[in-house]
Amino acid sequence: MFSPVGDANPLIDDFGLHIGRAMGWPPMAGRTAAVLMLSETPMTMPELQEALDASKGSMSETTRLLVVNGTVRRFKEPGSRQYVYEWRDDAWIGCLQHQLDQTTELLTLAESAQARSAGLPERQRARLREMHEYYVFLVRRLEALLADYKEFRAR
Amino acid sequence: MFSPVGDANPLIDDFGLHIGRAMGWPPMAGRTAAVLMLSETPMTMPELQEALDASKGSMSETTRLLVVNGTVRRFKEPGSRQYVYEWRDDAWIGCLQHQLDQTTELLTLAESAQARSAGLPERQRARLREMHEYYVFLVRRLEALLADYKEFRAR
DNA sequence: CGGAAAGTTCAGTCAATAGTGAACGTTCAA
DNA sequence: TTGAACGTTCACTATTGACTGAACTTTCCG
Repeated sequence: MFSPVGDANPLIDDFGLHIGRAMGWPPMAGRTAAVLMLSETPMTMPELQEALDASKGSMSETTRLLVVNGTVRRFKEPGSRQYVYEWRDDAWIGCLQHQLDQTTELLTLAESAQARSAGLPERQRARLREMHEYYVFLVRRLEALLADYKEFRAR
Repeated sequence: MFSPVGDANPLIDDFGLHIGRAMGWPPMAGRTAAVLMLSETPMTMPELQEALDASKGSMSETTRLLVVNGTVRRFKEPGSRQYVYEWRDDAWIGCLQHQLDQTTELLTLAESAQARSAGLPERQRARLREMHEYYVFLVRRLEALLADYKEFRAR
């Protein structure tokens, strides 16, 4: 199957690019996620650089992104002074949370648009009302979905 | 509030760029969606071009995209030979369907990755299993969500 | 038919985004 | 302290993707 180290692994690329795109990440972040998901041990930044044939700067930005997104954790192994990066067991919760956050932003947008729709003809107001309703619906359901998934994972 | 015609309306832009980004559309598609959502009447392509200060080519591509995504319909008014474009009443169903389709693609990816994981150590296999489980869960729930939303809209 | 307007396609341009690498901080073992 | 490796930042370069505009195809009215 995929070997995490060694360059231009088409499977890492394919896998990584797809995931990255779905999450709205740059390609390098997708590939890094794929490598970490498939790595047996936590990896250092130099190792990631090597495995992905990337620059320091790019890896720095990429690891930061993955950590912020909650899919990867960074820690120091006791006694070592360099950080290692590891795919989180609860990575998918982070992804779902991220989707929920994004949707909530659109809900806010829809709310503010609807709030200003007073002067518009009924047809247009109805459209904004529908958009608002849609996002209310969606956010509620995503919240439930996240809660259920957490519970599902907890057992 | 927003006036659909006239250039560089910051509200159309803001609104449109947000929606576009959320949907993974190019900026022009977002702005076009915003204009159509707020337009009183269906609009022709020349009108859209004018309203958005865009080229023919760009509008052609954009309208195609919106129609394919199920947010806009294109039809000819009886007796007229040019097409008009109109925001669909069921536009949000199209968006949700699109999200579901994308997620289903990732499910497929997860499936095929897991299917090839036989040789990997348990830890990695567990990660792929989890990814797969996650997408199974997500797709099921999104399907339910879509069905419920349709029902909610139908009444 | 003929031609005028609508609509599409596509090569080329321009803008946005991703990635590089060098300079700059930080940390820690000696 | 000091210096060696780690990690971050940022100005620059390369790549990707969006948009334009001209050439082309289609539609339909006279």
